[in-house]
Amino acid sequence: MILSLQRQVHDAISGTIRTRFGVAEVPVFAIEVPPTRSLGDLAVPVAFQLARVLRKAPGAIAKELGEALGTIPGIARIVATPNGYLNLYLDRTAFFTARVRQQVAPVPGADEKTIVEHTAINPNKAAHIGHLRNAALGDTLVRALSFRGTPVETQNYIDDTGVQVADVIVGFRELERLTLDAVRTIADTTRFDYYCWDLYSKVTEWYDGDAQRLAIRAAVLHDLEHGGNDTAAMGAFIVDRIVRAHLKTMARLNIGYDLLTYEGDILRLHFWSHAFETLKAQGAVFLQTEGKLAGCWVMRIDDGGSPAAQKETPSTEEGDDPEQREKVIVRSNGVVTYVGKDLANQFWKFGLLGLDFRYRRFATQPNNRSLWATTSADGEPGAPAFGGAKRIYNVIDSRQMYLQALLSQALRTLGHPTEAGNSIHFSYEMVALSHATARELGYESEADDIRKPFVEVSGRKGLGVKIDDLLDLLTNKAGGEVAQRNPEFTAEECARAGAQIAVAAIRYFMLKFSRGKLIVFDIEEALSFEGETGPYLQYAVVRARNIMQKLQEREGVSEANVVESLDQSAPRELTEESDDPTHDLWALVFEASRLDEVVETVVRSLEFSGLAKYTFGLAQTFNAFYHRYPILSEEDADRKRWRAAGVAYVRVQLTRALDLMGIDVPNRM
RNA sequence: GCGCCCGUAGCUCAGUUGGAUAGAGCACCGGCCUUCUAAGCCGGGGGUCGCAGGUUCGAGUCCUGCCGGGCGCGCCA
Repeated sequence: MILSLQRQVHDAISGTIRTRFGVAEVPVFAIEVPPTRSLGDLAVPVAFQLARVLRKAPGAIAKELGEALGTIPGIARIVATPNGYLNLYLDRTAFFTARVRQQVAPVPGADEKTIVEHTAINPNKAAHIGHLRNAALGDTLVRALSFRGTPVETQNYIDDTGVQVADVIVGFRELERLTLDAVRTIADTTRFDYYCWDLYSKVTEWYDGDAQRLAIRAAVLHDLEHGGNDTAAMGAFIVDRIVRAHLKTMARLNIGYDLLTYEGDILRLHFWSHAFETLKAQGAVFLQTEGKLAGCWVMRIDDGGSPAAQKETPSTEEGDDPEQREKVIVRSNGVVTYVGKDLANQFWKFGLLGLDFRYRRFATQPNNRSLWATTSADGEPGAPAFGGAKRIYNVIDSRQMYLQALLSQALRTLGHPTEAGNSIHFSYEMVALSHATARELGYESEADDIRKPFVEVSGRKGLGVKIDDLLDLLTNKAGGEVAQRNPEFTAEECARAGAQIAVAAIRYFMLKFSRGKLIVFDIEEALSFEGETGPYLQYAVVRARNIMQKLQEREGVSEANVVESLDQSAPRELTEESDDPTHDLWALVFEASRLDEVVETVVRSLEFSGLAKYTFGLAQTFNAFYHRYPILSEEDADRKRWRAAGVAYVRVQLTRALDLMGIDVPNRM
């Protein structure tokens, strides 16, 4: 790991700048990694910044600074370049042995409790690839935070009282004329989430047939919110079964949670009414008495993302209509909107509400991690202290930006500027379908769609790639490949490896794009196992592990033996450079050591494509090394030892990086 | 109309708080399996970084203005 060294170097240099150059306020400067190892291992461009202050050429400053620095522990050589860089060369042997022996203490990250809310799929149908991007990003954030020592709590919000659930209830009641018992039978005998997927789109069509039918939905919604009736009972059943289906799908992808937060509990435990009182008392919301929002409790919206302007002609009206800068929080019929419930939830997450949920054990997840759910009935003992976080990430696509901004604004209005700043919308662009894939799903693009570069996923239309279908497809394909390459494998072994490869393919695919990029999902592309894909990464680890295994089998040398046998005499394998030093042992191990620094960067930027690309690059470097330098057949015992130690380290680091992305590595593939 | 996002090789995309010769995958062309798994490696062609200004020692990256595309702006969630 390299982070601690970078900080050490930074401190040494800024100290020298202060004492030797008399610069009281040292500008912030980075400790970079130069593009190639022949330019050094670390680079400091601080002389460029100092040039302005000191009125001297960067090259001269770098030279002077380099000479003034003296020795820094772990740094073998400091070279000032004529253009102004300060390039540092590490003590390779010391660095290498410390890493390989895992003797480097991790640099602790922020240790404030952090909540990540992700997934939050409407519990009325099967999960599709749009949901997948959310869960993959959220889960990777959780893993990255844990990696750097931040205590994280993962929450999955369940909207059990919304229109989407109501629609499926309407479907069972009005279209299929079924009672709860009959629905229960369907749930026990079919893939219930798939069944509801189809039913939901049928209901949507049914509404289109007659606008009067929306009144039925409204009645169902009302019953759902108030509870204690048959509708609510059917709703609770559907929600429970669908949530369990989602959890199963996510478990296939190594995604788990700590707490399911039910929207119904927010209402039943009066979180909302409590938050409402506070909002009223602080003047954050008020009762509108005039205009079209008369009778609603509304919140004033800071300008910026104005929700205003429907299609009415702007020219006929005067510029600013204050009435249009208000967001309805409680409707004139007294029913709270989604925003209100979300506000109450956000207050609770920060421990600012003054109320708490009750909790029940919901399930035990595959890794033995227990999953809790909120409840408004009697709670069970043994629940951890949920909520009360210092920092909150809400993983939601960019379409909800406006509403997420409202949360921060409300916190600020209520006098919680710190929490407002730590209320982070982890925003990303949506997943759409390529025309080819939409066609494959049997969707005939309409005239309007054809002009667009993609087709939007739509749960209401039933248009989308279900996660389980995609995983099945990938698993079968990968399992077949495994069988072909490993004829001695049992069917079970092939299936197991196939499943692991499928997860790698799909999770890597979801991470490799930066979050601001709309993903046009193409099934053909996602099904690839070659080039920049998850399986490529796994393959590199399998190769590394294979070498270590063969070393053990053939020569009785264990990984521990290799690591112990390294001595401090400068090994030629590390110090000599070949014609192409980018693929030498030193470059490989140095690159592998950068994982902790990369994790810091991606957590700061929430740009997990950076983690994906780093891991891919490391695998590429390893593969090149693998082809270039033999290990088992290497005759020079010293070279062999150091190479083997390097391979062992790269295997560990690659495995860690893959684990951060939720990817397991098969024994063979 | 206002706000946010995107525009980099034929295609899909990276490009780390502004830094060293703009990278990768796919596709295409040519090599490499008697030696640690070819889901691999090596080599090759391919670029006015949407356009125009500006800031800077230095701009794909920051600022302004345009052009093109996407999304959001409801008493839905």
